[in-house]
Order: sequence, then C-alpha cells, then structure tokens
Amino acid sequence: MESQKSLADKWIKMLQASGYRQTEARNTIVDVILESQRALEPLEIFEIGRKRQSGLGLVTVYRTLERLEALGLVQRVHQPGGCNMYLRAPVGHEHLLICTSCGKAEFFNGDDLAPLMDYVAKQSGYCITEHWFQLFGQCADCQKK
Amino acid sequence: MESQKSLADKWIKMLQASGYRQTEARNTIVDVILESQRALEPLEIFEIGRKRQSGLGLVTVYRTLERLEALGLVQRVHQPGGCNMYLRAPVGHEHLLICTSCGKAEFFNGDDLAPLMDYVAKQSGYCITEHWFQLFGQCADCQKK
DNA sequence: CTATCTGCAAACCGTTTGCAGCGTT
DNA sequence: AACGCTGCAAACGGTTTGCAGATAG
Repeated sequence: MESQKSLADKWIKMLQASGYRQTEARNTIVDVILESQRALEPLEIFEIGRKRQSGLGLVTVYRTLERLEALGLVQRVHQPGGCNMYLRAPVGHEHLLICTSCGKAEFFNGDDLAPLMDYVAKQSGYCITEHWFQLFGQCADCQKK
Repeated sequence: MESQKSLADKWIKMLQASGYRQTEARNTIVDVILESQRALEPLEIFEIGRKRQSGLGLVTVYRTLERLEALGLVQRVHQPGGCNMYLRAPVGHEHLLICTSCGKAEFFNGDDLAPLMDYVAKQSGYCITEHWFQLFGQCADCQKK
C-alpha cells in the first residue's frame, strides 16, 4: 500500500503535468481526501481543510474536485443517502464496499464479474461499456458495537 | 410480462392499502412511469403528464414519487449524468442495463453475484446487506445506427 | 363531513458563475 | 510579466415547504 504522502505527491505532479499549478489550497484538499477513510462531501472537505488553512474557500473545493475527477484521481460515490460524496478513484477492477454505520470505504477486486457481463451482453445484444458494482454492509468494527 | 394497465392497477391498490387515496394526478403519474421505456426525471414526468391532465403540478409529481419509492414500487436510478431519474423498481434479483445512447432500461437477472458477495464478506469481515450492480452500454437498435 | 390531496408561490440549499485581486511559474 | 488561481458574493436550478381551497372516501 502506497503511503498517503507519496500518493499526494503523485496527484500534485499529475495536476502539474496537465498544466495546472501547485497551490496551497490544492495541497490541503488533496491531503484531506487522501487521509480520509470515507467518502466526503464538498462541504466536509471544506470544513476539515479550513482548520488547516483558514483562508480556504468552498468554491475552490468544488473546482479542485472537478479537476481531480477529470484526471480520474477522484470518484463521485453514489449512496442511498445521496450522490455528492467524493473518494479516491479505484485502480484497475476495484469496487467499493461501504459501511452503512461508519461510512468507511474499502476496495475489493471484482474480476469475477467478467463472465456474468459477457453472458448479459450475449443475451441482451447490448455492447456493454461500463459497469457499476458496489456493496453496502456493516464493517467488522461496527458489528462489535 | 404483466401488462402496464394491470401493473398500474396494482400500484394504485397498494397506495390505497397504505391509506393513500386514488386521485387523477396519481393515476396520470403512475401511467407515465409505467409506459416509459427509460428512467424519467421529475420534470419529464410532469411535462408528459401535463399533456394528459392540464392541471397537474410538479410538486405533486415529487410527492407521488416519494410515496411510490417508499412503497418500493419505484427506484431512483443512478447514472453518470445524474441521479434524479426514476423507474419502476426491480423485482427479485433483477439489475439494470441501460443504453447510453437512447436511455432504454432493461432488467437482467443477477443471481450469479451471490458467490462473489459471499467471498467478499468472508475476506472483509463485513456483514453485507445491500448491493448495487448496474451495466451501461449501447443497445442493439442503437448499434445499428 | 373529515382528512387527505392539490397547485401555487415562496423558501431552501447545494452548486456554479462573475469578478477583481493574488500567487505560481 | 502573464496567466492561472482564489475567495467572496451573487446567481442559479432542482427540491421542499406553507398554505388555502378542492376532492376522495
């Protein structure tokens, strides 16, 4: 598992490689996202980030999320309660497993889906280009309580 | 496949069984949803419904969707472009297959997911209570064009 | 006859845009 | 020095709420 710090460096480098600049606000926002175990709303990122960098603005959070999402570094997470939370994007065939109690998000490998998707494609005649697969439940810690 | 008309009757009966009343507005809204091949936004339901029943209000569409969703008859559909579209709810283990060109929504059976979910539960220690699985692609008709 | 339902208008709230000044390169 | 970036305030748009009159049961 790559450390948060080096992942943050990589993200900033990717922003720069796309013509964007490294700024204090972006450093803060990237750190907040990478240090979180769960998906966060823009307002939450703003509030957490503001404790470290008092001048941070909510609009900058929105604009930074937009860029990070366009670069594929961050994903919007869809949940029964709403679809405005953000998390680091999966790499490869990772899918999300989210705790309904504490919100903790983990990734698991979903390679096994390929046969089912092939079958559905054959049956339906669709040319399948994308799949969403996500699990919800209670994590081990929350089950104990 | 059950006819739209009898499904509409069933929905209205379920509303009544829950203490709600049968009204012209609700009949219209239920018909619009059941006659559509694709998920619709509240505003679309309102506009289509208003052609049949000129007095229909957008607020009534929102309130009816809320009741239908609470009864499990209608589901909110999550798509890359937004999460404010509604469709009849799946029955059993049906999952959605949505055409990215025309929006047509079909259901397919996803029983095959059980082994993967069991495996993930064992690996992660989570007690899995819900799963979202949805496919996107081009339907056979749209591929021809 | 009563309780629910309806549509309108207004309130609400998360998100986006305009802009003048600041910071990165 | 140039251009992108920032934060504020205001605009925006989808959704919700308050209310008085209409309607189902």
